[in-house]
Amino acid sequence: MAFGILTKNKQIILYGALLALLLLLLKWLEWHFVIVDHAFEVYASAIAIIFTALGVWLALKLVKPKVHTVVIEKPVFADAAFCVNEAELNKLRISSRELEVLQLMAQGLSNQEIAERLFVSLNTIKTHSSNLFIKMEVERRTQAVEKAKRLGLIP
Amino acid sequence: MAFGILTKNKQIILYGALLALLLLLLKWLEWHFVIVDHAFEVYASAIAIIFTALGVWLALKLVKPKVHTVVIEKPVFADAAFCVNEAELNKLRISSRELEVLQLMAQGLSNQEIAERLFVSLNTIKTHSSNLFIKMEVERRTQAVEKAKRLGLIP
DNA sequence: TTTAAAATCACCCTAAAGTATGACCGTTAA
DNA sequence: TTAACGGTCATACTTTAGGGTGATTTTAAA
Repeated sequence: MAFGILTKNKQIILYGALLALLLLLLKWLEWHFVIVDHAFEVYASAIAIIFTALGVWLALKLVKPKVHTVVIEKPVFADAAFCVNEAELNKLRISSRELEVLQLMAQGLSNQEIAERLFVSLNTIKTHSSNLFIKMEVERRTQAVEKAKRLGLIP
Repeated sequence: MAFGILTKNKQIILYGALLALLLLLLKWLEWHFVIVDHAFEVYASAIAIIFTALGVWLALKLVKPKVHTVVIEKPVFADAAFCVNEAELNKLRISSRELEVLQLMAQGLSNQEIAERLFVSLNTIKTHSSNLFIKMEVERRTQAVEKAKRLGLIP
């Protein structure tokens, strides 16, 4: 808890410490130059320089950089920026392997070809596709592909 | 010419004048508080405050405004109104009835459903789809649909 | 560590898809 | 008129897809 406060107000504490250091420096200058001729002028100059620097630093630090927003209307073709509809995928509880099969289905591959492509047996692909159809509430692969494209599951 | 120099160094002259004014103010403060207790501290504080302000002002005035240009690409949907690729249709010699079957295929309908939709027999649809596959040089309906979409035969 | 889900595979069976061939009819252009 | 084509339909057959069930293994989460 104590550390939390420390880290949270780290900047404020740091600035406070710096200010204290500055005052100490001024005091040292005061002592050092008190017996010297024109000590006052030197001291005033030191204050002026230091605080000018402080002002500059403060300004640079605190002023927000002006953000100039330029809006460029870029014609984007609807299918150019396809992004998977993750929400729908999770909603339908479609696994990554099932999605792979679905993508290959959409390319027109047969179950046998998909099996060869994924280095698994034909039966495995049949199981995947069956589960896919149940999850997507369709009866045929063509329906699955059509629905998948409509829902943004595949490009 | 003289005016040219004046206008050119206007800012520097202005700042110099302001600085002189500031020094005058300080001198006045010096005179005013010289007989007062803690005059030195008051004077130093005044210097600190004024020069801090000067520093801030200087920084704000002289530092180039950082124009952080943010480019936002606004997607403008060039919702490419689908238009049938007549050329490809003619090239592949696909008849109107075959195109109808192809469109219904793309919607995920089975041959039986297509037959019912078009009020013809299942065998007729089988013939149409077979001819379609030959003309399109594919083996399966899923391939036909994929290729048809790619060629712009169907939306 | 236990549990649940994912991934894998097999077997059996039915339904659908696809191939091949042949036939009939109407339209249309040479 | 006839050849070509599109559309229709049928039969027979092969291949692929899909449903149902059960099992094992791996992986990830509780």
